[in-house]
Amino acid sequence: MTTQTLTPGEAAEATGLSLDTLRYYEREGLIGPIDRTTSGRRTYSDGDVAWIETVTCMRAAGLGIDHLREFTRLLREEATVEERVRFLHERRVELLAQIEAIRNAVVVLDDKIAHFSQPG
Amino acid sequence: MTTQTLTPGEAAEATGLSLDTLRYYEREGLIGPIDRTTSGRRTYSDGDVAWIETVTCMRAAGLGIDHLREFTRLLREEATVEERVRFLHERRVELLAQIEAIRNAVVVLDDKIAHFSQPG
DNA sequence: TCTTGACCTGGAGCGCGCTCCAGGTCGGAA
DNA sequence: TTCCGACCTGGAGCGCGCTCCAGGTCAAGA
Repeated sequence: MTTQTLTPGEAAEATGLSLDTLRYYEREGLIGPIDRTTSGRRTYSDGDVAWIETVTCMRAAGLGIDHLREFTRLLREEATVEERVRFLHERRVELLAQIEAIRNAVVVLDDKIAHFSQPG
Repeated sequence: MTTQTLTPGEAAEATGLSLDTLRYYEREGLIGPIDRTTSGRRTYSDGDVAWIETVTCMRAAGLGIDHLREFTRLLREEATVEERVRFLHERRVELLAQIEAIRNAVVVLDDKIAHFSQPG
């Protein structure tokens, strides 16, 4: 079969996260639980890696561990469509607000740049 | 004269920061130094408050204390136009990149929302 | 068989950005 | 004059998100 699993090192390589971070995310319920070999070593499936990339994308946008734990729980476990959609909408609103906050800052930077760049 | 100064409590009220945070920012070189009364109490000028609001705007956009210290130093102290503009441009690039990261996350959220919202 | 190194666990440590606290001073209302 | 509350300082504490470490197991190549 074409479904290959990755060793922890390969998963770290593939996702750009450290082994410690992968284990931390699993402990915190953001990913997994990850399957193990009989000797206890983790084996990351393609689905695991895809989910880790989703989590990483959300982390990069500023979502906290608590929110990501709930994100994972809601999308994995039994949850109503309403619960899921409401949560996703809330995060969406927060992210758009954060974009606005950054835009404000960019405007301020632009003002300063213009101020220092002009000959006056 | 119309130039009024604010007490620490008033400055906190005006900026939305705590007294502890105002003192912390001053210790870290992000604001001030703030003038004092003879008895040692801080008196915040309108200019101080305006600068605190600028700092707060940058913090809200995610700039770290280290960057804000340099921001303050470059704009306050003797620094060449090139230094100032280069620094401001660097921060601007970072902020735009952060907006893109958040946009990516919003797209992912939208996909999930669409996935859970559709009847399939 | 021996060694190497990737991996395991539980738990401590760390940098950031505040936040809180103890113990003291001072200005103004009662 | 006395009190109260706003303020002062130096320093400890805290929550977050990792990151590191010690001590151990296991698979595989020389």
